[in-house]
Amino acid sequence: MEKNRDSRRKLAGGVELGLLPRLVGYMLRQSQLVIHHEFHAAVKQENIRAPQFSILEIIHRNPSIRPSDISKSLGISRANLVPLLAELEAGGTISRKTDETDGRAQALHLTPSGVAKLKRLHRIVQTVDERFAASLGPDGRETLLRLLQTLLHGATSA
Amino acid sequence: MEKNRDSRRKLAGGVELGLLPRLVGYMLRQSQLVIHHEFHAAVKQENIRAPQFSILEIIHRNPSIRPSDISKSLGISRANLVPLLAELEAGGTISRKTDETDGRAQALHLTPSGVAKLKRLHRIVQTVDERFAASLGPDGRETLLRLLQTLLHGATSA
DNA sequence: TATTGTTATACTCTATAACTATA
DNA sequence: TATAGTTATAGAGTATAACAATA
Repeated sequence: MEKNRDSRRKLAGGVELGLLPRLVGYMLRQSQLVIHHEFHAAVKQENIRAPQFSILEIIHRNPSIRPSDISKSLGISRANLVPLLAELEAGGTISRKTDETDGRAQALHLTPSGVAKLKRLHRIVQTVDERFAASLGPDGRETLLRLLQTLLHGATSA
Repeated sequence: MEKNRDSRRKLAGGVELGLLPRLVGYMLRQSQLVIHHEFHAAVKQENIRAPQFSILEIIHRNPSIRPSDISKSLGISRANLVPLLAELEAGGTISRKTDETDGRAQALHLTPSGVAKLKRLHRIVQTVDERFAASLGPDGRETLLRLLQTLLHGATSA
């Protein structure tokens, strides 16, 4: 605990960051930015971005899922989901049809092209994620995921 | 029908998230969103947001720092820093003057009002951060911060 | 020539409110 | 009335390119 006090966390430029490196929020933000940057560059060849990838993954694992349920699962508002789904449909990766039992809802599915694309994305994404996980050591990744999950679940019940 | 929930990673709505909860990038993003939401609500009364707070903290710890060095430290481009600094200056929390030795550069300082505001922000921010840290257990916070720092600066000795 | 601060611009994600059509 | 999908809009973060003043 003593090391926290006297360690002057400076960046390459010799700038003192003060309280920031001690804040979970700041460190989460910086880490997320770095990984997102790598992710974005890696999947650019597939012409997709992070939110769209998570949507594809959800649809793949939950065939006939409705946009409303995707919204709740990923924390993307229904309104903001609309252009994302439209983009995926226009790209031929997902299909929409009206739910048989509820005329208001839509049933979403991956197209064969979408399944193939998701499979390619899995390889790319796991490669990126493994590269970061490797720097954390074997239990580091599991420990980090466990802590983040705790953070997520503990916060939502407030 | 009610299968073991633990083997399958489902959210409250019964949606299968598949690979996502195993991805460091996804979990970082979700966690960061939750904390940022809390942070945003907590500091709204001070009429400030996360990037502006980190800028105030940097200036406070590095009097006479130049915008260019803030840019490098926080990963905010010089161009995007301009409106943020203008907003802080307009709010009376920072002051700018031309660097004495370099006519191109500016020397940034907190105003007395800015120092007082930062002090109030410290209390608010730490309260929010402590609330999340508490859910992680005694060593959880330190472990998390260490892992994130490792992620940021590549592999250093644990 | 290179750097600092700046302007302008575009894109993405996020956050609300209100509308339609269905239930 | 309540919900699902949609439209519209505004805000904020991010990313480039280009410019004037200065080094």
